[in-house]
Amino acid sequence: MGIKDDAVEVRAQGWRTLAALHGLIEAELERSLQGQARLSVVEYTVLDALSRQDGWHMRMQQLARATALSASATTRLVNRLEDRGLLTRILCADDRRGIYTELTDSGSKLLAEARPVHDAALERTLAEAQQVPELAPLVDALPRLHAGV
Amino acid sequence: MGIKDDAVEVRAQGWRTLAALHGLIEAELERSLQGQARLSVVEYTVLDALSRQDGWHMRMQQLARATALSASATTRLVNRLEDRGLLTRILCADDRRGIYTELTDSGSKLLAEARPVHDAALERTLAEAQQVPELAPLVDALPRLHAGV
DNA sequence: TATATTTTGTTGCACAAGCAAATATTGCAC
DNA sequence: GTGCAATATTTGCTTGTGCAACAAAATATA
Repeated sequence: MGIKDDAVEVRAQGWRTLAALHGLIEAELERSLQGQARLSVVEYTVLDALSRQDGWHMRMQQLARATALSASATTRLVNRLEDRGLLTRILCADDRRGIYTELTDSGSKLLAEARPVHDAALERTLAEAQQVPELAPLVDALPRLHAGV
Repeated sequence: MGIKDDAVEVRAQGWRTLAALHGLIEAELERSLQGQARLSVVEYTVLDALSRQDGWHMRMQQLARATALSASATTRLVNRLEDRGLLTRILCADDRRGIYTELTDSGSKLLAEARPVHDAALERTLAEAQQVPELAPLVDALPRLHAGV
């Protein structure tokens, strides 16, 4: 067992911690958002990403990257949200393959309701995770990543 | 916009970073493990968790927690691995509701083959993520969490 | 112009996930 | 001991996901 093997083990451990915290947060967000806004976490992510976009447009592929989802999953996700009237598809004028999505008023409104739920759940879960010894160091490190913002 | 609102935004940003890195790593692990060992990430997680367990047993619920999966998903996951002969169910003598799972020789062998694939994919993806400005700080923070181990 | 190649988004299909209900076992109250 | 709540695991059902195959539009090549 040398230095090299240690690095492998440290990475694996870091990844397990990351995955554990991610699972915990996602599960709690899912419960809260589903219960209080009828939104899944990815659905919230889409609305949030759209709202933080300058012109309020995004193309399907950008959305796929923002949600870490496959192209096909993104198509169906946008279908669901469109069926609920939360966003609309807009054909791209210059590139007719491209499809923009844009929040509707109804979508912005739902997002405005959901955001506090999301933020509260996040705060609550992080506080809870801080009580778990294996997770605490990562929880503490998170806010320092973007402290300047 | 006061200090409080900043904290909310910092948390949200931290969560987005965490989710993005998680998604990246999981996708790459999935590809590598699926391609070279016919294992999904959760399947690998189960085998790995069992191998790092003292007596090489775990109960279903422990497994569910280790994988961040529901009880039902865990049942079916264990079914799949049992059907492939990678682990066995063992009835718990003292608590007959409980069911232990234990790696078979075949399971340990596959894990031994898969582990280098997993570790290499993890190293590769972290190096890649370090090139992405938003992800780099988190990548750097990870090994420091368990530096002493 | 014609045509091959690449990019973008959608669909068919198979599979894994969660929720709720069912089943089995334990521990506790009386 | 009998009844009853709590715990552990499994099953039925519905839904969301990825992969591969596809269609349409843009771009490159000749």
